[in-house]
Amino acid sequence: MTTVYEENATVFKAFCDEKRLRILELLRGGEKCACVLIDALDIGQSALSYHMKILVASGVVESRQEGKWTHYRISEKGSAFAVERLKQLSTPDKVSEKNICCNNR
Amino acid sequence: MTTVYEENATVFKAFCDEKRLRILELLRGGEKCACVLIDALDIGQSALSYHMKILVASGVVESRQEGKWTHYRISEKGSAFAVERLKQLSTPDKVSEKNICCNNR
DNA sequence: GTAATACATCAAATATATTTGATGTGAGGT
DNA sequence: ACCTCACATCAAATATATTTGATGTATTAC
Repeated sequence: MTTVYEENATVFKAFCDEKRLRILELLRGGEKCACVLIDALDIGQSALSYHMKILVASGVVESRQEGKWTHYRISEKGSAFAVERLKQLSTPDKVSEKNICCNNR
Repeated sequence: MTTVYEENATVFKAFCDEKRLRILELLRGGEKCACVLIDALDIGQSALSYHMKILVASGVVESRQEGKWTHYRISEKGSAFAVERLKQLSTPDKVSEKNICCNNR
């Protein structure tokens, strides 16, 4: 069973690693196939595959198979979801807000 | 020298770990001091301190000293920055968009 | 002053993430 | 069928993140 914490962590793992941020930057400029990313990033084929799996799992990137090539692109739906989720996670909940500190114990 | 990739990764590290997501959830409900977080999370004092350092470094959390207590709360400014940055990082750049693939080589 | 509390920091132990090289799989070309 | 190419997956090696326990520092209470 996966917790909501794990699910959210899965989404944001896309953005907490340098290599993946570089990949995202390339994908912002349009769909790319794996071999182009490998060339652009000076990274091993196996390592790229590993990072792409994490990016796809986050929902922020989607892949498309075309013959023997795999094309990756940013998912507008997945990105929008990530942004909304980030807002939720970082917005103080005014309703339930209650400041507790050692003094109150 | 820190790269822009490292800087961005620093921001989103706040959201890619289960423990930190739990801490953020608690802080959404209002400012908390460290000892309250330790109790609520069943985590060691040293481990909490480690995670709080990462959260503060991300800018999403800010701390306030009050006597011997340290209070942590969500930074609205920092959160807004993270949201904006996430939008940037995941928005396709229509202008420079150019789909390159193996076929085009 | 001494002692206790709250937290930060360090070093070592442990856990997790990432890279590397080898091998597997599926698509296409001959 | 056989071969090659593009990528996924596995296991081992390596690097990084996290936890633990010990110690340091600043604050408060006595």
